[in-house]
Amino acid sequence: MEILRELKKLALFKGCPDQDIARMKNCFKAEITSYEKGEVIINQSSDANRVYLIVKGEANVEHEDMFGNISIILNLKAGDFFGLEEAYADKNTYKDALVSAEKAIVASFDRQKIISPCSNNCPCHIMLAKDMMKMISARSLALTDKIKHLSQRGIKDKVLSYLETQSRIAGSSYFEIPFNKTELANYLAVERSALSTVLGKLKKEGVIDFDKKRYHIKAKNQEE
Amino acid sequence: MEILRELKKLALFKGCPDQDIARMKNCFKAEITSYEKGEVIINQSSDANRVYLIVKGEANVEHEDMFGNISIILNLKAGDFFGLEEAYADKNTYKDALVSAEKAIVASFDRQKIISPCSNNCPCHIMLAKDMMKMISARSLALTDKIKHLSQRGIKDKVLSYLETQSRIAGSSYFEIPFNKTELANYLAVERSALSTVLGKLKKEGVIDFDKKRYHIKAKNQEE
DNA sequence: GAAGTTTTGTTGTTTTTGCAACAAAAAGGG
DNA sequence: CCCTTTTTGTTGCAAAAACAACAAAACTTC
Repeated sequence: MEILRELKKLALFKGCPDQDIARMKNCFKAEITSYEKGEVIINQSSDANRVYLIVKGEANVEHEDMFGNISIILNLKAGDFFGLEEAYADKNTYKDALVSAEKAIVASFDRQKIISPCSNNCPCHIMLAKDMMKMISARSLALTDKIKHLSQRGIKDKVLSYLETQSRIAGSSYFEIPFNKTELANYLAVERSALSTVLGKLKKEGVIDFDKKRYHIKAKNQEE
Repeated sequence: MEILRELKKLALFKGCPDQDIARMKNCFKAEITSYEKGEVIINQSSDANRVYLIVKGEANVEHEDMFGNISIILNLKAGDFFGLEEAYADKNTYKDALVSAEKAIVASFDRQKIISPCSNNCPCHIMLAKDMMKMISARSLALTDKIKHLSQRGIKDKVLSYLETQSRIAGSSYFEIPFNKTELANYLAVERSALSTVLGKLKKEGVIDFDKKRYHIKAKNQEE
C-alpha cells in the first residue's frame, strides 16, 4: 500500500514497524483522502469530531471574518495536524477552515481515540501522546511567531520580520516560502498591491531579492 | 500555609487532597515568589529551565522586537502557565518575557519534572498531564483568536473584533477587559493615540460605550 | 501555440495611521 | 490634601496603507 510508505516518512511514525502502523490506523478509525489544490478539506465552523494529519503536500489553515476577508493563519506541511487543539480543549466546532494548498493526501482520525489512552495497548500510542504534546507546543510557538510579524508597524517591517524567521528556519539567507504573493499578503494581513510595492522597493534598495517563491536576504543590518 | 489555599482554588488542583499537593510541590521542586505590578518575572531570551504557574493575580507575556517596540502577546490569569510550550517543544530559551500586570504570586517548577512521567507515582500526576494538554491547546486557540484580531484591516475593525470576542467570553454585552488603553494598544499592535481617537469615535457613534476597563457593545450589526 | 486564467506589478486617489507634543483627568503616595 | 506619576484624550502634520482599476507576465489547458 502506497500510503504506508508516505506515513513512514513522517517523524510521527519514525521507527514504527509496519504492522503497528496498520494496527493504529485501525484503532484510530483512520480514513485517507486525496485533495486537489484549492479544495476545502474542512469548513470553518463545522463539527469537530475528527483530527486531520497532512500525509503529503500542504494545506492552509484559513479564517474568514465577518466581512468576508480571508486570512491564512498557518501553512501546514506533511506531518502537521489540524484540529488537535479543538480535540484536547474540548471545543466542538473548528474555528478555521482547512484548504489544500496543493495536491495533498490527508488522513483523519477519530478524535476520541486520539485523546484517550488506548485500550488495545498499541505499542506506539504512548510515544504518540508525547509527540502530540510536542506538536501542539510547536504550533503554539509558531503562532507566537506569526503574532510577532503581525505586530510590526508597517508592511515593510512585517515582511522583513517574516522573511527573517523563514531564513532562520531554513538556516540560509536563500530560502523558499510556501506562499505566492497573494497568499503572503493574506498571511501578513495586508493589501496585496501594497505588499507588491513594498517588495519591489526592498528589491530595488538591494535589501532582498526574490523570484517566485524563492527569496534571498542580502543585507543583514545595514538599514537606515 | 496561605499558598495552599490559593493553589486549591485553581482548576488544576481541584479535588487534590492537601497532602498530594504538598507532595507534588516537592516532586516538582516548586518555588513560590511574589511580584509587584510591573516587575519582570522572566526576561526574554533567558534560559528556559522552569515552567511558571500564575497562582494569584495577572501577568502579561510580552515581546520586544528588534526596534524596541513592546507588544503584549497574551494576558495570563491565575491558573495559566508560562513556558510550557518551550518545555514540551524542547526549546532552551523563552522567546518572550513575563511581566507582572498587578501584585501576583507565581509558582515555578522544574521543567524536566513537569514533562516526564513521575517516578514517585504522584496521585494527580496523570491527571495533570491531561490538564497540561488542555491548557496548551487552549492557549493555541487563544493565540489564533488574537491573530484573528490582528488580521483585521484598520484599528476600528481590530478593536471591534477584540471586544466582540471578549463579550462572547464574558457571555454579556457588558464586560471588563484586562487592559487599560495603553496596554490595549500594545495588545492590538497599534498606536495608542490612534486607538484613543478610534475608541472616541465609536463611542460618539453609539456603537460601544466604555469607562476605564469596562466596555459595553451597544449595537450588534447596524454599522456603516 | 492560441485562448483563457491566474499571478504579479504599477499608478493615482482617498483614507487611515503613526508620530509628536501637549493638556486634562485620574490615581497613587506621603 | 497636595504633589507626583500615570493614564487618557486631542490635534496637526507627514507618511503609509487601503482601495480600485488596469496592464503585463506567467502559467494552464486544449
